[in-house]
Amino acid sequence: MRAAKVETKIRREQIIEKALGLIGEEGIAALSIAGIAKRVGIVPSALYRHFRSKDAVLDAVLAFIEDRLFGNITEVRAETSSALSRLKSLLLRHARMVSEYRAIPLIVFSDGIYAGHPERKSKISAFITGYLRGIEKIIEEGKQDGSIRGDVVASTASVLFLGIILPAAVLWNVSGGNFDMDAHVKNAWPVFIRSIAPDA
Amino acid sequence: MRAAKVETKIRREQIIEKALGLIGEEGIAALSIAGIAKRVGIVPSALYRHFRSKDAVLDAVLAFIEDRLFGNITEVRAETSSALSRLKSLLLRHARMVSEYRAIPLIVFSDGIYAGHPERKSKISAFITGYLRGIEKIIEEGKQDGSIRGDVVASTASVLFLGIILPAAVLWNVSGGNFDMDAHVKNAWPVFIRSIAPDA
DNA sequence: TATAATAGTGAATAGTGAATCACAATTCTT
DNA sequence: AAGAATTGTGATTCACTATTCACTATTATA
Repeated sequence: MRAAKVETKIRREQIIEKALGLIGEEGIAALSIAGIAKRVGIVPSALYRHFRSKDAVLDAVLAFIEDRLFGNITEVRAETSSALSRLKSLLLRHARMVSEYRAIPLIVFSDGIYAGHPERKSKISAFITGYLRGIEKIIEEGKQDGSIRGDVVASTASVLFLGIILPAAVLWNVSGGNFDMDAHVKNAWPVFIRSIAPDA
Repeated sequence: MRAAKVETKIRREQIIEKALGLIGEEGIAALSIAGIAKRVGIVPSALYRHFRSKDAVLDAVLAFIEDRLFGNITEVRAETSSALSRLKSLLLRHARMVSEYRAIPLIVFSDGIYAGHPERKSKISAFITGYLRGIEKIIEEGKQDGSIRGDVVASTASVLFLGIILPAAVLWNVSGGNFDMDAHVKNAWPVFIRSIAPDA
């Protein structure tokens, strides 16, 4: 049966979405044009009506992730004003994002994706460090208003902040979704707080 | 020129070593029989004298990583007796291991490796949780002797412990080795300590 | 409604990588 | 030193993947 004719704009979104799903379920190695096309419900060659190449699909996927990542920071800043509540909200969003898009940590880790693509590698590098800077900025603001200890090194603390979610993502990943990420985040948060909060 | 004849036992070690190097430098996607063989200095087909299949190579690589991981815990327990110094030593070893074998986080993260291999996936899952239990045990001992606060949840703290090294590994990875892992560990350690140490 | 533009299809092509095999060189055993 | 065992080699097969292309169906437009 012939697939319905759908405009490129929508097909592109579907392709990105399905590519993320495929990576999340079967790993980056399993990301093939045929695999994506099948999930979208079109024939492999039809995919080329919407993307010039597989690399173009990957670039679009990266852009999608970038948007999500920075979107979180923007939204969190708009949402609340205190440093600690911003960090907590960011943590929860990040946790939700990782469980929704299991593909994200896989992609970020996967050297395979940027082997032979230096631009892509530096792009990923740039948006991870950009994300970290966003966190650092929140931490600095907390130091200013006294909700975070003055001797906390923002760059170290931001990496540790990432450290709350990353190993949880690995466990969640490896256990096939059995690890309770929300519970971990809830338990880990006060522990993290203790390491950066002023003495009581 | 024909490669020298080397006994299987040694070739197997070389193959595992070179496979790790190849993954570390070019990603799991770049792991090919031809690629490994080239690094070892033999012809692709010769590799089959030493491993039945590519999957067999991967299993051996996993076993190698497992050994290293648990070896660290054993050695650390033998080395010192206090919980905190054991944890610190473990952290340093872990950091060294990750920078020596950049492949390790890539492999652990890569779903591609165990897609369609449930045994392999559960094996990885088992040795990560086993490693975490080793850390938890050290933490529990610290709680007993009072060097770690009684209200620290060992399972949460052990995941956070991993969180010191994991994001650092990502950054190191993505930056192409530019991130100073040792410095991060040195800075992060006292912050982590503060979150689990008794009140002064 | 005729025509142009858009999106989908199946077949064909070229490249790549894992695995096999018959054969050659080297090393071990006796 | 003869024969067996081990390891290395090159050619080849097989499956799979990205990509192209001529053609067809559908939708928009004039």
